[in-house]
Amino acid sequence: MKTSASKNEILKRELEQLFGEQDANIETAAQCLKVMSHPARLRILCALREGEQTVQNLEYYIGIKQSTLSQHLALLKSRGVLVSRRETTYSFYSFSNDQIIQLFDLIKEVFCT
Amino acid sequence: MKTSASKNEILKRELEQLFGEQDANIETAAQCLKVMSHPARLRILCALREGEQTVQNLEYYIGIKQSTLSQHLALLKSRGVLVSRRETTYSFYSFSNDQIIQLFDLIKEVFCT
DNA sequence: TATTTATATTTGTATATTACGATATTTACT
DNA sequence: AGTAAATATCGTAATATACAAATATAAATA
Repeated sequence: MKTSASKNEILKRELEQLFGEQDANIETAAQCLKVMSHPARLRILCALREGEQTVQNLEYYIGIKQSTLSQHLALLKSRGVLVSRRETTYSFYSFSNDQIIQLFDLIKEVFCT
Repeated sequence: MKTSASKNEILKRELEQLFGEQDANIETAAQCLKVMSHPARLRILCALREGEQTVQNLEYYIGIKQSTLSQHLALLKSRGVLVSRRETTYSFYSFSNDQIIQLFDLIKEVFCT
């Protein structure tokens, strides 16, 4: 037995509206969330919440090896979560946009309060 | 060279406040987010946004094998994203709480608009 | 009790992620 | 040019995850 066919049809249409023609959005969201879903990377985001930081500062705060940190940062950057700028030999990383900050803030609110 | 030591100390203290004594929160958040960070699981959440659904309806909407779907649902449940109830032979899955719904809505807003 | 339906679990296998040492690159400074 | 400092990339071993077939469980009904 299934729930009423008409109701199913309605939901199915709603779902198609949501992601049927927007599969790309789902993929993007999944990739972006996945890259945020790692303890070390969440710590990076915490550390960047008040503004940009250099890699070596992040290394100091977060306490992981430089090469590992650099890979995490590259990942976050490749998925559009962070951006970076070079200043002499330093790389400064920061959030890429306000929406991501908003998302991070809500995550913090949900899990850290 | 590092940025000024005093500023570092301030940030370090802030970070300790954020997760130094709250490592568990970071872990919880990472696990919960990770479990949401999968295309099929995001589709499940889309389908459940307006209310509970049975497994077979989800299977129909999302178009994956029953055993795979059941595993995704079990994961989402184990991390506190979903809850389920049995009614005769049917299992109805739904969001576990309003905060998760709020988080999902923001995700949808950020990535689907 | 035997069968059917809905869902859950187990198992095997393929693929992806992770951390880290080693190495490369970039830029500043001598 | 040569060296040092900061960061990035590569190679690899350990671990985790995804998927689906096969099997198990739970509940309804013949």
